[in-house]
Amino acid sequence: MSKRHNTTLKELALALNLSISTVSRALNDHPDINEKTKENVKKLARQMNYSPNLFARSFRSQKTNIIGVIVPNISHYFTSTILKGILEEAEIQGYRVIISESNNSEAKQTEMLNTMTQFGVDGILMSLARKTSKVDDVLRTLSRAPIVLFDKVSQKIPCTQVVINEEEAAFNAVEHLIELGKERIAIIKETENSYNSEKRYAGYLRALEHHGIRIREKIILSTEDISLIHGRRLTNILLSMKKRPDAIFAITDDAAIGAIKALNKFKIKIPEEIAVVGFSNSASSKIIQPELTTVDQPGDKIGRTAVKYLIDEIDSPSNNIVTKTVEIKTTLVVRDSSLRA
Amino acid sequence: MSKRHNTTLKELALALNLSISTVSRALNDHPDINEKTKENVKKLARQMNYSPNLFARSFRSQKTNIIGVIVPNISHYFTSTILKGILEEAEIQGYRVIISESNNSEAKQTEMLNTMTQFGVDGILMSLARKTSKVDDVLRTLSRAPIVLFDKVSQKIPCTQVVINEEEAAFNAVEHLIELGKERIAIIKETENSYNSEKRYAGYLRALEHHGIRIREKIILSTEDISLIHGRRLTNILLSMKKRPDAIFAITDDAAIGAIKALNKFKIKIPEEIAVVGFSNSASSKIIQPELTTVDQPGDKIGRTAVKYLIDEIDSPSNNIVTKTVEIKTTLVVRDSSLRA
DNA sequence: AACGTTACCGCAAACGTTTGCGTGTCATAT
DNA sequence: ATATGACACGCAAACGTTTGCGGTAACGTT
Repeated sequence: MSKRHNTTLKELALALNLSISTVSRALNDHPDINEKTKENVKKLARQMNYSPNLFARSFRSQKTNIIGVIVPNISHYFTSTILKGILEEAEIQGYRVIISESNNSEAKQTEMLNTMTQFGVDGILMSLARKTSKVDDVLRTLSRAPIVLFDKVSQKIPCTQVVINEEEAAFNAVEHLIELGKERIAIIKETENSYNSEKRYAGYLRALEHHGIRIREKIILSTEDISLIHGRRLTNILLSMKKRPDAIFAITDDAAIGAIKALNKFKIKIPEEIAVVGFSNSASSKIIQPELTTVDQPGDKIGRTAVKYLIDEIDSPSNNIVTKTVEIKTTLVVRDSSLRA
Repeated sequence: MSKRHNTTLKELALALNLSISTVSRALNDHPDINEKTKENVKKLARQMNYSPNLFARSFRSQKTNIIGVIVPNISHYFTSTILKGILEEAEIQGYRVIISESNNSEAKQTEMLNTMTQFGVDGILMSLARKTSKVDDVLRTLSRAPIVLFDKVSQKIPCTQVVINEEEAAFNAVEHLIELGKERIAIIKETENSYNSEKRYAGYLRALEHHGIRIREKIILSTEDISLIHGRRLTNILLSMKKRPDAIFAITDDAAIGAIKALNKFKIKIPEEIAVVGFSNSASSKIIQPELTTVDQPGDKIGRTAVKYLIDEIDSPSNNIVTKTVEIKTTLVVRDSSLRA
């Protein structure tokens, strides 16, 4: 078995005593070709294990059937579920996927964008690096290939954006706490004005207002890095207050778990004294004791719909590109950290 | 700005009044070309924002600079850290990465293999689907492109395999328990004879023997699906025994966490009554209470070395392919679940 | 003056595929 | 008999790049 040889159209043509073009058309079911001939060609193609040289093909057709994906961090659980969805849907639609990480670096991100367009991907799926400010890089590539944003998006970029119903999800989460009888509900959010944080905060405010609960600035806490450590840190601050909150809504599972760890340390009863709700339904939310109530974000669905919209763009490029937001529904998963006793 | 136009060598040649070949050579620093000419060409190339059509290039050179990666499940944390390493190293070496999931289905796996070779990847990185029996599919593709296996490997496939020092890692983990004074150490492993499970079990046995501890068949438990649920289930079985073990070595963090959950439920003191050690240093191992002692597997390093070996194969294909195992060192991360009081 | 060498550069082929256009054959209609 | 059309197929160009080979001019050597 020779190490490296693919049968070509030429070889098939030679063997069948036909022209290359006829063989090509036969394999592509072109109406000009006789049925009998098609059969013969296809049969021999199978026998000789023919498969078209995809590079020659995309070289000619200027279509690669590859979509590029750029995410901040592939190891983030939620991200990886989105990737799962992307891979599945892309395969169904006959596309291959090349993935790269921006590591939350804007420079890396634009570098990846350039690499991808240079490579000739048909379209790009992207979740923005934190603090993406210079969107002009993105805009430039937008003129060369369609882009669909997901999760970490920016309204400054005129393209379709697939996100979850952040505001509503947060509203539901907070409302759930209110229905539990809580009325002094703290929130742990990001200082940076990220799309996600903003929306969730808005949902928090709307829920309080809707239920006529006073908004207390003191228990609205922000942190640069919304992680377990800072969740714990901010919770300790909350615990040091004269009047403690009776619930904590953390904008992120990590922060929520940090909160629980802090509460556990002081043997504060969850949810009786302080209830906790997170956001993401990460794997860890089922590990922590008590298990965490959280918002489930259907990552695979996000990935799939993002792919669908992108391929739509690829197939029929709309010259009037415009910001279009697609929202995926989330559901609140109620667990022990906010369960009615 | 036109939606889709890349400057070509021809355009550069036309503008410079040179031949296409000269322009090509100038850009590739061919010695035949005058320095001054090179400068001019490169300058204009920058100005006109030239970038070579990679498809034309790989179409001609029969080299794609793409490596394909097949993993069972991209959302598995350990896997994603390996992918991280793969992406980093590949980028450094100027390769692009296309990723696909086998979902632990052997059929899907061979399908992906075919797609990849058809696509013309320069090499394949792969972690085998569970219960991969018909390795002849893999062998067939092995004749078309180099393969390097990692994590889930099989000695039946003659290629280089990048794994961790499974046996030694398990030995160290169990020895750690022994040094803690434990001597009735249970193990939770897989029923299936996977490479990983076998090796870890061997390390367990060797540690016991080395310290003159009797091997008790009763506390050697196996399960088909080594998950949290079954870790909990098997731990309940251990707890129902007349003479309980004083430590549990779970071959997987998930199972170990299941064990801890079971122990917590019965308020059994960890590690005083029963210590627990897991395997993987997953994110969850720091979430569970008490935090889990576990074996840290440096995923990124595994990914990087796998890429290095693969590119070696690509650059200088060895016709005498042979099984070669590369072991990456692990370290034991000691946490509360096995801390000396 | 004849020749060899060197430095630069262009011609043209090749990679495998798709596709517009042309061509031949045959049957049917006029 | 000629015109018309349908049918089936081949020719050749094109996509952008790389590269072996050949060519030309200039210069140095004998």
